[in-house]
Amino acid sequence: MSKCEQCIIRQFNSLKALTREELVRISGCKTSRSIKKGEVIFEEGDAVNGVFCVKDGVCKLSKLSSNGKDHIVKLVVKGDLLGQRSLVGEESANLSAVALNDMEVCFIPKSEIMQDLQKNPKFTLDMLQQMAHDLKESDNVIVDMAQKSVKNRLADVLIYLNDNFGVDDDGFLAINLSREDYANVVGTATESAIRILSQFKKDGFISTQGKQIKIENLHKLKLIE
Amino acid sequence: MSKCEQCIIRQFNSLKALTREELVRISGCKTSRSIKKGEVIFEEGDAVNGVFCVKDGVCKLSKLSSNGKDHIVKLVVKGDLLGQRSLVGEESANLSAVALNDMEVCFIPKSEIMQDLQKNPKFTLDMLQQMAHDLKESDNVIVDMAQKSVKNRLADVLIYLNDNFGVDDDGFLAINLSREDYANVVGTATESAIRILSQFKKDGFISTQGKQIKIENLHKLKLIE
DNA sequence: ATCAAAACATGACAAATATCATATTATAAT
DNA sequence: ATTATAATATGATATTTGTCATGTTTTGAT
Repeated sequence: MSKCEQCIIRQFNSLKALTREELVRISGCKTSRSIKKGEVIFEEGDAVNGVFCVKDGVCKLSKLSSNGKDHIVKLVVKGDLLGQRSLVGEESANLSAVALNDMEVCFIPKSEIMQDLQKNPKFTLDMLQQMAHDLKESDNVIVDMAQKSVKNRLADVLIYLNDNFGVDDDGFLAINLSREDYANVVGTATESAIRILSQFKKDGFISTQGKQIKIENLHKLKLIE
Repeated sequence: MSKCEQCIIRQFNSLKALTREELVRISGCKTSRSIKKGEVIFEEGDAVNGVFCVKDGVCKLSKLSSNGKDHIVKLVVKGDLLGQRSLVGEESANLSAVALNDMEVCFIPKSEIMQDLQKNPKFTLDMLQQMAHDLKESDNVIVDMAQKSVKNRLADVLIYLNDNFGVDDDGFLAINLSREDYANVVGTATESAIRILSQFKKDGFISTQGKQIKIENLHKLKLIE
């Protein structure tokens, strides 16, 4: 099993603020885990007593809404920490986490990392900054959800995926979401998402092959209102 | 000018985690300020170099959306801190703050409070917990925005105002928002908000007098989908 | 390779919401 | 008290989005 103090992934999250000694201790109690595509990592209401450091793969964080639909709030990627909020307070998970492809993660028990939160102000401050950033992003998402059209939001998601995941050798988005997932990210009916994607195709903004999507005209996608 | 160490308001926010010495120092550099209804406290893009501790009154935090409408993200009330996020990172304000009624606030310069953030882990941890809580709430709002109908969201706002601000002697909501503000909270056109409130009135869920609103049937409001 | 299940696609229609026009009422300044 | 201004209200209509039905394609298990 690889050691935290040698792991390059931690540079991308708050764990970078830990000292070498702290990392050695964390390394001793962490557990590595492979997660298969589609597997549930935790569900709303679960007690998540620790954080996952994502070494590879992507998972979706979603919440069941009162109308019975699952809404995808966030995608968690390589380098991210998953379940930070379990560290503060005793509340159970507010969101469910499901792997979108095969993942490699490390799990660090809450009890261990709480010691660092209480003793290493640099670490706590880094998490604070991370959360402040997330909060700002959340506000932006709220405004977009409230004010933009479904078509606009769907275009935004395609742009986001292109910017953050890039494309494969054939030019298709490197991450594949189902049409239902797209609908659950923008908050619309699956049929509506499919319909709008079809329209984008007719307009020449994208092309598709099965569930794969290739952006053909990023500029025009950005102009959609 | 009153002293922080004697101020009861701080019990409601993260400042309660400061030591007596820290409070004395903060007290020496803070400035009290009265803000008139409608006054702009700060705007999107402003450099807010400190936090406001709200002693009295209410203000709205809003963001201009790409379609030109102002979206109200949050109401900040007595006891809350305003502008926490200015403390972490150097970014300018993401939201605008406008007083909804006359306010009394104290302003604490960033330079002073940063010392405490770096030295008092209890204070930092308290802010972290506060932000974690806000983040959870934000996720819930995102899901509601994405999945609930405008009518449902408007009913939710009325219930929220009733729960958090109570009613005056005549039974009207103790806080008065304009119809435009209601629209900007739920993310709809002003006419739509007015229309739905009219419908609520016809249905006997609420009654109105000018801009004042009285909830007549909280139970039925809660059943709206 | 075959088949069943899931995912994708599209039409027809219904419901929700936005927009524009125009009254009416309340509010604040003189 | 009067009046200009802003806020509230409502009708008519257009647009957006959701729902239900149904067919097609893709995918994965055998």
